[in-house]
Amino acid sequence: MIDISYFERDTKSVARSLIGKKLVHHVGKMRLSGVIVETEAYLGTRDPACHSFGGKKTARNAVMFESAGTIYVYLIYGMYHCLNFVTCKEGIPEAVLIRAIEPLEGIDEMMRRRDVKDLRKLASGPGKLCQALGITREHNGLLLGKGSLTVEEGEIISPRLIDKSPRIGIGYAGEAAHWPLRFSLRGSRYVSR
DNA sequence: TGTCCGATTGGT
DNA sequence: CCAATCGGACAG
Repeated sequence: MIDISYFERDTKSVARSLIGKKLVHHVGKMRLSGVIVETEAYLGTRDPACHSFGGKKTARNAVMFESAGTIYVYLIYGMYHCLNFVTCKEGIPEAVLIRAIEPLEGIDEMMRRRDVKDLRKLASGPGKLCQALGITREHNGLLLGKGSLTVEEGEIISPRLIDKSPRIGIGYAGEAAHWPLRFSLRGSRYVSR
């Protein structure tokens, strides 16, 4: 597991540098994992797309105010889970959304959970990867590395291979919808849409 | 308590 | 293009 201090940095840097790291969920003796190939930064109180915009604190997003490395999972559209890692420090409600992984370990099990055989459809979206790995709100508020969910070092990725683009699905956020806060591994066939 | 809607997905 | 499906945000 990478050190928790890794997340005590500005959110954009964390989002960018998470590309290439391994996301691992330990289920019994099994490791379900993948290489992170797509992330998005959510910049807290000053970001209209962020759940904590304007300092808003509710039952759902309260976990965003916890310390760096805390896991923030919420349900969207009544069906899908979204996985985030809290960044900065306690009281600063910023986070990184994990949007896609390239399947690595436990692929058969992930295919069973998702009921798909195409590798490219297995975890190429925030809801898909949570279903594939078995991540739910039970993980909400836990600290990375303390429970079943961890992030490990992966291959070194050259910064030149990381693309920047606007975030997905936040058209309501006005000007912020154009901010280049989405990071993805250039050429990866496992990114969303 | 009642109404409205989404950091998505998969099928038409 | 559009429906699925429900917890949570917020108004009353």
